[in-house]
Amino acid sequence: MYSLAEENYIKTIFHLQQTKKGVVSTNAIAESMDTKASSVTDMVQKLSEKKVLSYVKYKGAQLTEEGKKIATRIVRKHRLWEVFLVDKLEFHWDEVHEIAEQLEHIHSTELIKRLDKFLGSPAFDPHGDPIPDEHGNFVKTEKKLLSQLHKSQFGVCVGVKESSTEYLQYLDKKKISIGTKINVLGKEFFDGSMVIEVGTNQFFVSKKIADNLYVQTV
Amino acid sequence: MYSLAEENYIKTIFHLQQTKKGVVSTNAIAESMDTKASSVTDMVQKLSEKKVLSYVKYKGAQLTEEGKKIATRIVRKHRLWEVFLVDKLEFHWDEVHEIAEQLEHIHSTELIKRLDKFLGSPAFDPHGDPIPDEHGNFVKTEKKLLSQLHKSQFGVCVGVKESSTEYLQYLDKKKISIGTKINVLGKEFFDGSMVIEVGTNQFFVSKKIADNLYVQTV
DNA sequence: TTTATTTTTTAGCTAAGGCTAAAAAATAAT
DNA sequence: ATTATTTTTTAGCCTTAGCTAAAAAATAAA
Repeated sequence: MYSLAEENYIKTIFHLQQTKKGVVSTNAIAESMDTKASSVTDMVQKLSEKKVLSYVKYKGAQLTEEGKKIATRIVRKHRLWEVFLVDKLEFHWDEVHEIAEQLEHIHSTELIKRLDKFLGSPAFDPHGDPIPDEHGNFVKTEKKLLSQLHKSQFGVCVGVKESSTEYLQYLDKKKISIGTKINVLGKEFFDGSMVIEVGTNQFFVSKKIADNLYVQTV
Repeated sequence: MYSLAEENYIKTIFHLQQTKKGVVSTNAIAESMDTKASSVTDMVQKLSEKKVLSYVKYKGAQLTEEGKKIATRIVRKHRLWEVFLVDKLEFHWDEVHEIAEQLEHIHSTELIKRLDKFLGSPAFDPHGDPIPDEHGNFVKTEKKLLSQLHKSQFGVCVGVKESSTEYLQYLDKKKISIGTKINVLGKEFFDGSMVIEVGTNQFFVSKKIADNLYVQTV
């Protein structure tokens, strides 16, 4: 069993090595966890002895297979709880992170098994991030611009590139926000414009609009 | 905000002063929490400074109004989560304590408000214990023998006095277990026998049977 | 290649929350 | 009313997980 602090380090390192690819630096961890580099060194050395990660002095840390397994379980719990909070308790997607941050540390495999079943074994959380299955497998997603999608692909809105009031008001009007699923029904080669589906609505978007919306794809 | 350790002390003292009535001794707390008396002294002194309880050296501790408020909130959370686990995730009543013990420390008033609504604002947990409302009010229950109930009263099974295999098998056959609600439909003065309702079943029980079943009443 | 800068580690300190052993107070027994 | 026993507290120590300040290694600049 790992302590709260240990679990948080493992989770952070896991997320950092997704993006930074490979070995994670002490400073990167410290910044991400809002703590001091010296504290990170201590913990990373401890986790290295526990075989959760491999660590080379002055070089950085990298999770072992065991470490990745632990991290994946935490991510699974976090995202399942987020689904619960949004789907069942009707929280808005942007209110759930802090609570899920606490819930992800509840220890009980049976609880998660049942929660998953209760929620209908969802594959994605309310932010469009994939939920690992009980064996730790999950679809790799990629963040792209809506304009990069092809016909009959779909993505989940995860952010905007441009954030002018006008653009955000447009998205609001079209009921597009973080977590919204967007289907590409058609794409015009000539000008890059698209016909998309949001909920039950189908409409046209210009390349300028599609160029400023980040979506997550499977 | 109180730490995990502090919350557990407050909760334990709250439960002890329900039964032991009044001031709670250092040893009683230590025994109940499976820790040492010296550790209890330290914590109780700290909580006394925080005005959560009043404490007189060598005499014992007693929660203040503030302390009781905190304890009640924890109890409310614990019992609501138990309802969730049993009603929604289909856990059996005797599997939920340990998990609820963890869930009761999640901090978010909004979460509890919504969880309560989601569960239909239950008044009792799966063990028949009353759930405090958001203001901390809850019905005082009393543990009685089934035989002490009158016609048209009801109780929730909380235990047995006699625990022979024969008796337990009888209860099993009649689908009576901890948490089962029992309505008294009629009572015979002559021999103390009763007609009771369990779920949709109605049947006769002798005084001997009613004398050995503990029920919780409002 | 030597110097400057940045990153990382080490050493030593702090607070929370536990423990043991010894001292002090309260209670029970003679 | 003393003595014996039990209960509670104090004193001092341990572990976890953080911190600061200084030292050491790695990297960048001159």
